[in-house]
Amino acid sequence: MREKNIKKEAILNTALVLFSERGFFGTPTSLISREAGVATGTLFFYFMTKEDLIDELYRRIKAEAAAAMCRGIRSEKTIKAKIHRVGHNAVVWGMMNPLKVKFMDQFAHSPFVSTSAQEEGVSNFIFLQDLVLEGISEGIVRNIDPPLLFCMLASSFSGLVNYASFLQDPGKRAKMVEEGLAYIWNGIKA
Amino acid sequence: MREKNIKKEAILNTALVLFSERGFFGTPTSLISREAGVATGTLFFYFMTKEDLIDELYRRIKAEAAAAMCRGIRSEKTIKAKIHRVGHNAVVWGMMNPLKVKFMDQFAHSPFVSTSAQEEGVSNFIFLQDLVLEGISEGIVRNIDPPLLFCMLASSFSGLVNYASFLQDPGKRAKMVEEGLAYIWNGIKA
Amino acid sequence: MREKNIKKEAILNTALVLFSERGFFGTPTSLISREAGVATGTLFFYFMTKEDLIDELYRRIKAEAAAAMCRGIRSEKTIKAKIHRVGHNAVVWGMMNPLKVKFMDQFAHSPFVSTSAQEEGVSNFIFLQDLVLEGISEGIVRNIDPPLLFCMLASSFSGLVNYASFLQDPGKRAKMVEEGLAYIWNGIKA
Amino acid sequence: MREKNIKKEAILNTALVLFSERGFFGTPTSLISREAGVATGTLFFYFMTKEDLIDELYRRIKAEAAAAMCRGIRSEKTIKAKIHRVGHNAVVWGMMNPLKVKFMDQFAHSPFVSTSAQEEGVSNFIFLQDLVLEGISEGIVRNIDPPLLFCMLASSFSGLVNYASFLQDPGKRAKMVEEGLAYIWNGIKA
DNA sequence: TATGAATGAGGCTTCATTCAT
DNA sequence: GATGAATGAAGCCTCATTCAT
Repeated sequence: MREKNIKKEAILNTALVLFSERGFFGTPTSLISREAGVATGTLFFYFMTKEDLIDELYRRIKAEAAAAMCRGIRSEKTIKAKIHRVGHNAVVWGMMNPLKVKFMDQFAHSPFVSTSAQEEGVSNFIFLQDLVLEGISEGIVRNIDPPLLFCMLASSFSGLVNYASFLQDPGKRAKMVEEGLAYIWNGIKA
Repeated sequence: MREKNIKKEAILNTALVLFSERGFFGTPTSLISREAGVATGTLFFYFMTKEDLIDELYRRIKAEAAAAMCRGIRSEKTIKAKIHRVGHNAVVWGMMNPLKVKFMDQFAHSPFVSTSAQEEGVSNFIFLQDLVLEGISEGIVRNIDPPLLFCMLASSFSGLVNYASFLQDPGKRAKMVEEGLAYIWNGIKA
Repeated sequence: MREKNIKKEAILNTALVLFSERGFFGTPTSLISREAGVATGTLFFYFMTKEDLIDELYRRIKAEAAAAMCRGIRSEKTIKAKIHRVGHNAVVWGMMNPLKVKFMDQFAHSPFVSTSAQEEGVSNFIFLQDLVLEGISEGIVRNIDPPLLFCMLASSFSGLVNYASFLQDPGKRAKMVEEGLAYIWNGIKA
Repeated sequence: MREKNIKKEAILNTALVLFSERGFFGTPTSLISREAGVATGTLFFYFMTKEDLIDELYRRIKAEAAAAMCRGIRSEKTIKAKIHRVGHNAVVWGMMNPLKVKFMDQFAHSPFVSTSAQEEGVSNFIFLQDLVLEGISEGIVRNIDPPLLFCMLASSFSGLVNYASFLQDPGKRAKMVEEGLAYIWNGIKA
C-alpha cells in the first residue's frame, strides 16, 4: 500500500507542512511539488485540482482526529468518564499534531470549503454527538439543544488546543489542559 | 467631515461585503473598486496595499465590537451582572453584524494577519480582561489562569455567535443565546 | 525674475537631483513634486508633460555647459591655447557639476530624446566646431573630417569627465585631467 | 542542443531588436513575448525578471564582442599591430552589429545596471588591458595611468562606432574608420 | 506513471495626467 | 496660480493547469 503511492504521500505530507505554514493561497502547487521532489505534472496526476488535494488532506486528518478521540472510550464505564476521555484525547492529539490542527482550523474558516468534504468530515464525529445525547438522557449533561452544544464544544476544544500548543513547559501545559477541560465540563454538566 | 472621504468609506463598505462573502483571496481589488464605484487607482490612493485595506477594516471593526460590548456596563452593579451584560452585548452585536463577524473570523484565522493590527486589536478588549480579573478576586469567577480563560471565552463566544446567526426564528434564537451564555457562565463561575 | 517662478525653479532643481540619481523612468513626477514641496498639479502647470520638463532641463544645462566652456577663450592668443582652454574648462565644469553631467549623459543615450532639444543643444557648441576648423586651416589640427573629429572629441571628453569624477584625491585628479587632455590633443594635433 | 530552448532564443533575439529600437522602458515584456511568438508566462519561465532578461542579453553580447575583438590577434607580430587589429576588429564588429552596439550603449548608461553583469562584462576585456600594459612596458604606448587609458579608449571606440554606423557609403566609411583609429592611436602612442 | 516546458487569464500596483475647487 | 483627489490604461509578474514526450 505504501509501495506504489510514495509520490502521492510525499505530496500530501509536503502540502500539510506548507499549507499550515503559509496558508492555502500562499502555497503554489509548484512549491508543493518542488518540495515534495516531484514534477509539477505529477501533482495533477494524483489530484485533479489544487482544491482536491486540500479536500483529501482534510478528510484524512479529520478521520485521524476522530480515531484518536475514540481511543479507549470503550474501556471507560460511565458516560462522564467517556466524555472526559474524549476531551483528553482530543487535546492530546491536537498537541501532538500542531500542523494538522492548524490545517483544520484554516480549512474550517476558509470561504471555499467544499461542502462535500465538510459534511463527510462531520460524520466522523457522530460518536461524539451520540455520547452527548446519552449524557443528556442519563441526566449527567445539561439538557441543551444538541446542535448548539455540539457547536460550543467544538469551539471550546479548538480554543483550548490552540492555547495549550503555545506553552513550552509540559507541566504548565498539563495544568492548562486540566483547567480547560474543567471549563468545558462545567459548561455542559447538569 | 463626511464631505471628504466618501470614496474611502465606499471602498471600506464594499470591501466588507465582498470579503465576507468571497474571502480575502477570492476578492480582487478590481472588483472592490468597481462595486464601490471608484477607479482602480482610487483604492490605492487610500490604501497603499490590499493588505492595508484589510488591516484598516479589521481595526475599525474590532474597535466597534469592543465599544458595543462595553455598552451599559457601568450601570450594572455586580461583577456577575457586568459579565453577563458583556456576553449579551457581544452576542447581540454579532447577530446584528453578521458580515463583520464573518470578516473578523476570517481575519483571525488568516495566515497573513499583520501582527501590528492583531496587537492593536487585542488592546481594545482589555476591559474584558479586567472584568474577569475582578471576578476572580471577588471569588465569583473560578481561579483559572487568566490568559487561558480569556482564550476560551473568546472561542466560546465566537462559536455561539456563529451558531445563533444561522437561526431564523427570533424566539428560538433568543433561547439559544441564553443557553449558550449559561454554558459560558457555568464554565467560568467559581 | 527669481521672484515669481520659485516653484518652477524648485521643480527643476529637484528633478535634476532625482533624475541623475534614479534615472528618468525611475523618477515619478509625483516624487519630483513631493520633494520639491509643490502639489502634483503644479508640476503640470509649468510643464505640460514630463518629457517637457526633461527637455527644458536639458536645454538649460547644455547652455550652461557651453557658457562654461567658452570662459576665457578670448584672452588666449593661439588656437592651440584656445583649444586647450576649452578642454580644461569642460573638464573643470564637469567635475564641479557631476549631477548635470550624469543627466546629460543619460539624456544623450535615451531612446526618447526629443530631436528638437537635441538639435538646439548642438547649436550651443558651434563655437567648438569653429575653433577646430580654424585649427585645421592653420595646420595645427590634423585634417580630419570635421564631424568625425567633433564626435570623437565629445566622446573623449565625456569619458574623461566620467573617469575623473570618481577620483577623490584632488592631486591625482588634476594629474588624470592633464593626461586625458594630452590624449585628446595628441589625437587631433597635426 | 538547438532543439531545446528555441523559445528562449526567440525571446532573446526579439528582445534585442525591441530594446535597441524602443529602449528598455519603452518595451513591455508583453510585446517581447508577443513578437517572439510565445506566451507571457514563457518569458518569465526563462527569465525570472525583465531585468534578468536584460542582464543575460548584456552578458552574451559583451562576450561576443570580446571574442570578435580578439580575432586574429595572435597572428600579428608587434604590439602596435595587435592594438591596431583590435581596434579594427572592434569597429568592424560594431558596424556589423548595430543593434547590439545600441543595446550595449543603452545598458552602459542605464541607471539600473546590475553591477554583477557589469563586472562580469569587464572581465571579458582583460585581454585589452593586458595588451595596453605590454605596449607601455615596450615603450610603444605612452605611460598613462592604465585605468584612465582604458576608459578613454572605450569611449573613443564607442564614439567612432556610433559615427561610422551612420554612414552609407562604404568607401567613406572605411576612410572614417581609418581616421578614427589614427586619432586613437595618436592619443596613446608614446 | 512521470516529466517539465508552455500557456494565458488574471492579480496587484504604478503613474502621468486631469479638473473641480 | 496652486492644490490634491481622482482617473484608468498599462505594466510586471503569478500560478493553476495542460500536454507532448
